[in-house]
Amino acid sequence: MSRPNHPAKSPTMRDVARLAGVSQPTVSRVLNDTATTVSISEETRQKVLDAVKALGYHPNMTARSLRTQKSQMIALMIADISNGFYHPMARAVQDVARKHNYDVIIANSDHRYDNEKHFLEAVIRRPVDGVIMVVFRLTDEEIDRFITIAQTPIVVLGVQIEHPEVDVVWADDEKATFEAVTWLIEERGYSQVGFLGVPDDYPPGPRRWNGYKRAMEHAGLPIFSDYLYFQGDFTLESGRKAARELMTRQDWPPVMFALNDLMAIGFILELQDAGYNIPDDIAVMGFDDIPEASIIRPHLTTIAQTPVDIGQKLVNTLFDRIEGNRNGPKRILEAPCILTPRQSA
Amino acid sequence: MSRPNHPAKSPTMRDVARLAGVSQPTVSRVLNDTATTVSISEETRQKVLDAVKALGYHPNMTARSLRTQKSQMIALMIADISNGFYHPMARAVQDVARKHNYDVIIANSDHRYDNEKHFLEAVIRRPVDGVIMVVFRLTDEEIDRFITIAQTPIVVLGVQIEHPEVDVVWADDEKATFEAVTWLIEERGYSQVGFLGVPDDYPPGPRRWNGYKRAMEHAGLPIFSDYLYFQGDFTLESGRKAARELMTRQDWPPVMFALNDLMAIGFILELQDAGYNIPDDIAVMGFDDIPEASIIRPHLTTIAQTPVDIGQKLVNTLFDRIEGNRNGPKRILEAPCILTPRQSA
DNA sequence: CGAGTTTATGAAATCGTATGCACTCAGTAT
DNA sequence: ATACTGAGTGCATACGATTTCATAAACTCG
Repeated sequence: MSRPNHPAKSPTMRDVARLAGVSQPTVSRVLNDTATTVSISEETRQKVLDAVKALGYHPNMTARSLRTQKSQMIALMIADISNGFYHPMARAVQDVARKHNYDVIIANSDHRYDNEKHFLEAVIRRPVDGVIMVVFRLTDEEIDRFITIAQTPIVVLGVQIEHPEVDVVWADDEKATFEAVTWLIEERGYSQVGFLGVPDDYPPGPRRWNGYKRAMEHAGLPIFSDYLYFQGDFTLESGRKAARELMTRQDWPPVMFALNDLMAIGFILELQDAGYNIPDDIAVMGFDDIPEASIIRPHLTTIAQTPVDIGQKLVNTLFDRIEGNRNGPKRILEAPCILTPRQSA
Repeated sequence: MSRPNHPAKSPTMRDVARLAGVSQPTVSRVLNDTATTVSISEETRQKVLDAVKALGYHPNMTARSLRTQKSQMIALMIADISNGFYHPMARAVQDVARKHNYDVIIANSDHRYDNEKHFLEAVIRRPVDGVIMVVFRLTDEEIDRFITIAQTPIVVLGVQIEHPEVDVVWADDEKATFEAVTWLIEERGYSQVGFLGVPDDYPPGPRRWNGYKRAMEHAGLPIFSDYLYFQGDFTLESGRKAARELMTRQDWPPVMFALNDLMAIGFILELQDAGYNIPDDIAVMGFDDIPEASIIRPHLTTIAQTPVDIGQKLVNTLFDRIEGNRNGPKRILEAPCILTPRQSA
């Protein structure tokens, strides 16, 4: 086992060089296979490799980063680590990053402005080679300030960011909402549709609300917003709260469209706890298709997003920039939304 | 908006120094409030701070890390980012780390040996100031090798690690399993209990199996292992597979104890899909109390762990070492397991 | 066989910060 | 007046790598 009395700091290139009887830059060249017009004799190469093995040498990334101005790290900010939507996405990002030999710093914003801000500052202090963010609150101006300081490629999930140097992945959730609500009315035959949304200053709020409104108008249905409209904050608990509010009301819409699955699930659970039946007393539709949507009974009718695909689009777009394969203008990638009928509506 | 033609690399201390008309070390001293017997005149201090603000200077963590041999980062490896058990834990770790001004690198092992190994190697290349791991496969020997190389404090979740320099947080899951199975028999009146486990080379496998076996012996029940024993790999899908296997059998135990919630949930879903009733046709109990346990119908009877508490114990123990508050011997912290009766058993 | 070319390597500078040491300049003691 | 403190700064160096430039040795060729 280990010998605590033997400090044994990590061997450096100098140590390797000494043991191999060569100079320190030579070690660097051997280890980096420096493509650019160098050449090393097979003999020295072997001596160096042997010394590396003998000492158990590992390169020090910090020193390398300082010299090369590359950190071999990317930073990922997601909105909510508890939201199942982000897990496959984060994993996809990590998998690709690992293939490129990059590490990933993950941060969590909880949809909060100060956390998003703090993330940018952290990333400025600790330069990373690229940034992926799920943005809810930051403005173009703040991102612009960041870009001029950090000089780092950024890719975001969130179409509201229009900065000309930020690549964007997005899903046409307004259209998807329009189609889903229309489908609820025309195919499922619901005569009215409630909407469980989030405040307007969260970008998906107005987008999905517009899709909903257009669908209602398209169907010739009136929008009695106080009767049909509920508001949450993306969390399961806020879905429960909306249900409690509903239960104080006389008139219920026959179906409720929730802006995301987590709120839809909270909404259903609270009503079930109170003895109501879904979808008979009120039907519910969600958005995202997180794993829990297939766990709850009745299984949740929802709009599936493709988080693995989204994650891959994000990270591949980022590495295109990092590795200089692309320098062109802003890139916009669209991910699909897939209507996924189950039993809850 | 930004001017792409103006490269504008980040200002350094030298730039600040030039603008303030002082030397670079002076800037360093002002910014670091070097506690150790220095003193700076109020006048210079102001000049420096003004220059910092004027230039928008941010310290370069890479350079600082190289100089101080501290990275201000810790690494966290969890076993499965999709497993809700780890989310509050990871968040607790992040929250505390942020308070200490540390960033967190998160990695995901998927319970796989090669991923755990890769994690250690990554951490050796990129020295971090501390490591938190949920260990399933690594041995004491490998961890020892790592410690001698990396010289970094480590805290693990997983009591099988006995290395004298590794702090451990654990839950007495063997005892909890014993008590839970005994409770199923004595309080709930089940005449037999099935066990849905994982292979023996995952440490919780034998521990919880032992708890189960002791409870059965204690109750005077025989263990027909082929009739009662099923095996999965922690995932929901493997729980479904176990259910499919069960359905090929003639005799069913009246209740199944699953080694974790995810498998319990998969098990229930598959049986429900086939038209069976839980808990009437077969009752199910899980372990962990992940959020989904309260989403599935019937709500899952389980053994709650305390992930926030566990996360805090892990990270606080780690920072005790990092900040030198503790140099003592191996520390072992126990987290509670709480029997949580619901409707599934 | 000497000049030019290639091959293999080392010396030195550099990345941005922290820190031990030496120095200056008041102020005080002798 | 001389020496002695101590506060306030600057100089020089180190952290561990990469990279540019220079050079010694070996080789090519007319």
